[in-house]
Amino acid sequence: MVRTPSVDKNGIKRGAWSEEEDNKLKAFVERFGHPNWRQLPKHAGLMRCGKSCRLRWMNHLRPGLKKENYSLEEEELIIKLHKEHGNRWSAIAARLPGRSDNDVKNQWHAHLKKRAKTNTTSNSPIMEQFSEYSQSSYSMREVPSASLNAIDTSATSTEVSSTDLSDLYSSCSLLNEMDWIEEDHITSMEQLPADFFNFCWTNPIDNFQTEPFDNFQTEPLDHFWRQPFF
DNA sequence: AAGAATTCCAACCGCGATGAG
DNA sequence: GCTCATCGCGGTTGGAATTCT
Repeated sequence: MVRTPSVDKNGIKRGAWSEEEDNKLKAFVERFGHPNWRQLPKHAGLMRCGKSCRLRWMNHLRPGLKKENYSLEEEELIIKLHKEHGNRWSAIAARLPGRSDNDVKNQWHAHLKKRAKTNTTSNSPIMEQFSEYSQSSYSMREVPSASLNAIDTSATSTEVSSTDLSDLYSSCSLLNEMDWIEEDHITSMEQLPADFFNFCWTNPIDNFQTEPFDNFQTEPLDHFWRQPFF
């Protein structure tokens, strides 16, 4: 999933970054900062253009970046912010601690665009209820993706397959208390008890990392950056 | 099993904004 | 005000991994 490394006619390396290059860049930026990306690769001993170094740092190496999959809260937030800001990915990413603009953009194109479109076509009251919950500060992490697929399915139609509903209920620890429900008789999301949704949302949100990314100190080294590279 | 199609992440490209001289 | 260098953003592409036929 990465571009094949190559060297162009000017001796500038392109394509995927090696671990050694990552280590060089990371060590250098952590020590000296990055007041001049264009000069940085020369000083750091990297055969890359400054732009490439900046991108690598911003999207993969800087402290605080999250590597794990997006949570539902994050996905819902992206959808919400995209409605407000459009394709202003840097503005959206600024509201998502630990995520880069490129990452958010990829997530949007890969997963969220379709879902957002589907959601906007929904007139289902139960989806409105979900939308309302999504604005709140509660977590839906307890609801696995299979369940959410069921909800997605219901966005354009209130009909839900029995398989989806089965997933929905079997995934929920509340199931044992819901044995009075005859699954076979449920054909619509509308028939799901409010208690079920309440349960899904009553788990407090996980703590996002809120520290600034650049929480490390770097000394001003203007004189260093003005030095010509030999 | 194998080739085709699709997915999706990392990286590149081009352009506008900004600031220094 | 003009030019040039640099940065940062958003759109696009390359290609390995995965899924489908």
